[in-house]
Amino acid sequence: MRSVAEIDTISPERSVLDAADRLFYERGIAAVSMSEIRDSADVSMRRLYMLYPSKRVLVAAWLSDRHLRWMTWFTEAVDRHVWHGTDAVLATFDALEEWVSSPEYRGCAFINSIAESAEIDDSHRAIISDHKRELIAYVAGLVEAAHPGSPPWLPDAMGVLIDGAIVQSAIFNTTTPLVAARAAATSLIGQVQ
Amino acid sequence: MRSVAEIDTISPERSVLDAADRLFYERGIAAVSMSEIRDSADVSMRRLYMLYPSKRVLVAAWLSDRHLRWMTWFTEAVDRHVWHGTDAVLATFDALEEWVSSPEYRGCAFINSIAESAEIDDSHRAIISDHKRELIAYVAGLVEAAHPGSPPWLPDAMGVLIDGAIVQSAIFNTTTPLVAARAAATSLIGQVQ
DNA sequence: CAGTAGTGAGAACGATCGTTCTCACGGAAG
DNA sequence: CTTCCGTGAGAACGATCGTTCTCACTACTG
Repeated sequence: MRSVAEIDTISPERSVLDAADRLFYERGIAAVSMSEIRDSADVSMRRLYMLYPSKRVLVAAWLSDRHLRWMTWFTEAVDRHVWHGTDAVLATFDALEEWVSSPEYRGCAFINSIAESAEIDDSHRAIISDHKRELIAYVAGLVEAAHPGSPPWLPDAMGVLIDGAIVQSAIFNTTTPLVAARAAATSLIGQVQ
Repeated sequence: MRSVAEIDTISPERSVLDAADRLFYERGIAAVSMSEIRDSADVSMRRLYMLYPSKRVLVAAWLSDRHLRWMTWFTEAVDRHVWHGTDAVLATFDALEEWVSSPEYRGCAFINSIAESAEIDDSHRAIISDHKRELIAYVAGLVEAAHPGSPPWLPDAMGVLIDGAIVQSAIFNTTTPLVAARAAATSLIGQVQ
C-alpha cells in the first residue's frame, strides 16, 4: 500500500516529463541524453526505462504532454486578452507575445522537433501535425465566432501567420514579426466587418 | 601547375559543399557524420579537414553556400512567374509552390538548422538571420515596386506568411498552407490598389 | 526468522561520433 | 637515381550515446 506521503509526492512520470520538457525544449532532442534526463528527473535509470522503454517512446510521450499543456496555456492566455476587450482573433497574437517575450523562448517545440528528422519517426510526426491541426481548428472557432462570414481560407492563413511569427521571432529574437502578423490579421478581418 | 583536366574537374570544395547540402538538408546536421560527407563527396578525410578544419566550420560554409544558391533559385523562379504575368508579390508563392511540391522538400534548411540548437553557434545564427533579412529585403523591393504606398508592415508580414507557409507545408506535406498564404497576400495587396 | 520480488545506483556494453595519426605511395627537385 | 614533401586510405583515439546488466538493499510474505 502506498502511504499518504507517497501519494502527495510528484509522480515519477510527471518528474520525467517535466525534465524532458525542460531539456528537450531548450537544447533539442538529439542533444539531450537519457542520463541527463535521469539526473534532472531524479529517478533511476531502471525506473526511467520501466516508464518509457526507449528514448523514442519518451519523446512521443513528451510531445503529447507538451501539446496538452501548451494548448491549455494558449487558450487561457487568449481568453484573458479577450476578457480585457481584445478581438478574439487578434488576441492570439497578444497571447503569443507573452510567450515570445519570455527569456526561455526557443520557438515552437513541435516545429523544432520535426526539423531534427533523424530523431523523429512517423508516430512523432503524427503528434506534431495533429498539434498544428488542433491549433488551426481552435483559431477557426475564434474566427467563426468573432467574424462570421470570413473567407474560408482565413483560418488556414491565421495558422500560417501564427507559425511564421513563432519561427521568425525565434530567429530574430524580436517581437517584430509578431507585430507585423498582427497588423496583417487586423487588415484581413477588417475587410469583412 | 594544374593541368587543364584538373581545372575542368569539379573542385573538392564544390564536391564537399554539394555532399553537405544533400545530407544536411535531408537528415539534419547532427544526424550526418563527417565520414558520410567524406564518402559522399569522394575525398579523403585528410582533405576534408584541410578544407574545413571542423564540422562547425563546414556547417557555416554550407549555410553560406546554400544561402547564395537558394536566393539565386528563388529570385529566378519569381522572375519567371512575373514574366508570365503574375503579380510580383504573389509570384513569390508560386515560386515556393514549385519547391514545396518537389519530392525532396524538407522545409527551410535555415529554420531546420536553428532548431538543432546544440549544433549551432553564434556564427551560424548570424548567417541564418542574415538569410531571412535578405529574403525580407528582397520581398520589400517587390512590394515597393509593384504596390507603392503599401503599409510599412507589409514586407515583414509577407516574410511571416512565407516562412509560415514553408514550415506548415513541411509539417502537413501539402500545399494547402501556401494556398491560404497566397490568398491572404492577395487580400492584403488588394486593399491598397 | 528465512525467502523473495522489486528497486536504486551506477558500471558495463557495443556502437558511433569528431578528430587525429600512421604509413605507404607518387611525383617534382636535385 | 635518390630525396622529400604532400596526399589518400583508413585505422586509432577518446568521448559519448542508448540501452542493459549487476548487485546490494529494502520490505513484504510465510
